[in-house]
Amino acid sequence: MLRAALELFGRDGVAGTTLSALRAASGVSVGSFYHHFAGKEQVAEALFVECIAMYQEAFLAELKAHDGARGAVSGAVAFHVRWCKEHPDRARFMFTERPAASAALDERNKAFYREVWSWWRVQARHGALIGVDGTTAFVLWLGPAQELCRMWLNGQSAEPSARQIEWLSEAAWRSLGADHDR
Amino acid sequence: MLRAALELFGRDGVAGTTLSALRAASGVSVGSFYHHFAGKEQVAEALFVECIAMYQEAFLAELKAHDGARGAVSGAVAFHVRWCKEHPDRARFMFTERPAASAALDERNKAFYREVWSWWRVQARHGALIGVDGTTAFVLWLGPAQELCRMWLNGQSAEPSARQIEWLSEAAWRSLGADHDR
DNA sequence: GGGCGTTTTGGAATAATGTTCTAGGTGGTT
DNA sequence: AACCACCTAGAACATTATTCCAAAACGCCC
Repeated sequence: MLRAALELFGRDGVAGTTLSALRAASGVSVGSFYHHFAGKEQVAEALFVECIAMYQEAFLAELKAHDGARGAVSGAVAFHVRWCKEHPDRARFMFTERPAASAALDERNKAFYREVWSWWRVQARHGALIGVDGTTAFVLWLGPAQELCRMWLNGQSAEPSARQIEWLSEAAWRSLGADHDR
Repeated sequence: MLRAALELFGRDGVAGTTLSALRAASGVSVGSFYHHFAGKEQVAEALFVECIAMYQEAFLAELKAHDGARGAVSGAVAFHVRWCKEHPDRARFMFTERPAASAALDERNKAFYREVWSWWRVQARHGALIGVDGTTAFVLWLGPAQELCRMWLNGQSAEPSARQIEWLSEAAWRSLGADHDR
């Protein structure tokens, strides 16, 4: 059910997929559907939380797999694109839908940002990364990769190539690393 | 009418605004509405074209206002954020909605990209900008600014500050400019 | 100003879609 | 077998988009 919903939501958007389509794709009756979910929106919300949890967990693992700031910064960029390639349905869904405000989601996001940000501050204190606010750091770090994936998933550009990922990784380090002259 | 639609579409999304809301906000009757537009979606499409035309025109003007590559690259980043601040409804609408494929839109986009890209190639041939494909250049150039604006318009971060814009402008130049050692 | 064709408006009728409700079925427990 | 909690099915209902036609407004010619 959730699997079918993911594909439909990714292709047509939450608003664009009818309940009939959902039911046809997953073979559940109206009553059954409403027994398990409060409605279409709630399915979308559950899916959203699931996707973002999956992404954030993998992101943190990637971060911890590197011990130098340079490797982590570049690695995270490559990771972001890789994750989108491996889970295109989830990525398309996450980038397209604007989730309704949800306490569970806020909680999760806050915990994620806290963890990433504390890592960042340690690196910055060591003189490996520049000291900027979290938002600026985030958009410089993953903004280009995010935009590249978005364009690809929207059909506006080709699938990101290894060479492009290299460019983006290097650029991120050039923007965020503090250990070269400036 | 289009003005009211813009605000509602920006706030609630196209799918989230009912026709009644649209009619209440603009004071037109059902028949009148369907006489002028083929439906809700078509209003969205018309709005989308209008917004993107406005943006692209202003972007090209900004580009031509600089004669050095450095000023143009940095200026465009600042311009992007400035434009979003000046037209938050339009920006929110453009960043949120996935427009249906439209020949008019494709035509316009192609012309825009052609123009920007030809400017880019001239600068690259002069040795002022790096030689990369258009997509990579675009995401490195405006990806961070775009992501920053998106976060702000989605209420996930504060309004972009002058300091943030400076950071992004500098980073864009550091990524794209070719006249410093590398 | 008065007819007359065209454009525009208004709102009832219709269609599509999301949600609720109720009657029943299923499987496990005693 | 009787009971009970959970689940399924689909008809009934509510909301919303769209169609349709009659009437009003408009522009134009005489």
